Amino acid sequence: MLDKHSILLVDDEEDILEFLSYSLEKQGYKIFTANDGNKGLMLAKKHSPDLVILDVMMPGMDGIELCEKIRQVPNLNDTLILFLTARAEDYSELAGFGAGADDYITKPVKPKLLISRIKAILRRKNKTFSKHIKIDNIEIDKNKHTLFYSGKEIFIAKKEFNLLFYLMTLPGKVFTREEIIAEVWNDAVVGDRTIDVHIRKIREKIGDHHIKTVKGVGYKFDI
Amino acid sequence: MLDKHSILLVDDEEDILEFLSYSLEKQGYKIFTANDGNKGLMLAKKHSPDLVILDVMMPGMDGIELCEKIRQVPNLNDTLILFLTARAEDYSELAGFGAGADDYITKPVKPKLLISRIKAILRRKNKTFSKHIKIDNIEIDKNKHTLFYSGKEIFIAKKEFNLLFYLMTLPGKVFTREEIIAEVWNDAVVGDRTIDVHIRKIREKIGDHHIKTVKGVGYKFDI
DNA sequence: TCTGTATGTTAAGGAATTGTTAACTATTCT
DNA sequence: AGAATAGTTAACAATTCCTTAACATACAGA
Repeated sequence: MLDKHSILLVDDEEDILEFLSYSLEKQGYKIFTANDGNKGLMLAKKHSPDLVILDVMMPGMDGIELCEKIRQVPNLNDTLILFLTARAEDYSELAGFGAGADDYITKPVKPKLLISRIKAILRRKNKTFSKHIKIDNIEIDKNKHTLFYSGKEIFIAKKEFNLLFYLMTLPGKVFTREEIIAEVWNDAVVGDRTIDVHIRKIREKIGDHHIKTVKGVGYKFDI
Repeated sequence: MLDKHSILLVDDEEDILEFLSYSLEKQGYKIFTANDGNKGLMLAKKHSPDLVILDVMMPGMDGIELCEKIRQVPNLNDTLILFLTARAEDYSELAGFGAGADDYITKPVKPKLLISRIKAILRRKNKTFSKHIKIDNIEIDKNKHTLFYSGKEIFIAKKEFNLLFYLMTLPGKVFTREEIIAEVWNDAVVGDRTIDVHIRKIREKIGDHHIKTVKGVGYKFDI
């Protein structure tokens, strides 16, 4: 492992904090702990950890609230959030993902499973790119689902957003129609003109300077 | 698809091997199969497949052990490994990723899901390959589909691009018309002058210093 | 030098790909 | 449920690119 990943644990139960710290430190992670939401937010801002593990249920600011707050800090855009929930709480599962969680795990926590999840999630992060991309006068944010063009927010529908975001993850690279269908349409079977129409709508919004067609190959976002 | 990906299947159940081979061959993959870990390792060393699909549970050397062995072969560094597990077993999930697996999928295998996973995983791999060649003042990039000549970007159409890229993969080597037709035209039947015309267009773009005709033999990109 | 073969050049027609629009369908929101 | 919004498709237009034919040129060997 090249760089030591840092993890912030937020839970009101001291013994869980201790138990998890111990397990995770043994794996080589740098650990910060907080026993309430406010301290958690403070530490998150201070250290920008790679991952925050949150208890959903806490007195005061609960995990979901904290998750939302963390998501609003620009500097913590890339921070991953993993929830700890008591078993079978549909509510927290829903609310957690709505608030921007990346994964969740149920209590009681099995250290082995937790560690494998953490590894998986951090691996995913390294593969995936930042959720906030700014190129020239175009700014796109996956968490907030927003698009700014020359500083002005432009409304953009989901499919268009995903397509544009995908192209922007590797500016300059030509994405084939096949790749686009796989990523944006989840390999669904869609007609030949569907991508073109979405491309056209994106061009309507950000002009056609950046979105280039490579005939017979695909599309790319060019700087 | 220019290059056919190869996949090695290792499973002790013959009917699973057959079923998977059939599904995957239909997708255009080159398939090797082995019904135990030792044969699997041998075949992996011999063919350096792009992807190995492994059953976790096998008599003798199990999937995890095989995975670890494969990871130790220097030549198989780039090989991707995908596990088949009976259920979402915590153990296999954990051990598999620990051993260096890139993904896993649970049995019974749904071919559609398997294929989309395979595509995803191979796509990821391709990203890391550098498809960029720079010789003298000529720079060509397959991912970006760009050609730079003396630092200036030159527009180039698909066929010309593929032809030039092909010649540049082995500077100095003379490619016969036959080889060129096979690679760039996918063995299509085209008239005698078609290649010449494309060569001419390439020469228009990058000058005729590098692109040399070897009469009676073929063309080469010379340094 | 002549002759035959291989390659170079040009422009035009047609094939293939993409752009555009509007109607239709699906989804989401209230 | 009904309205509003988003996504997809089909039909056609526009564009680009590939191929070809016809002819020119180069070159090797008789």
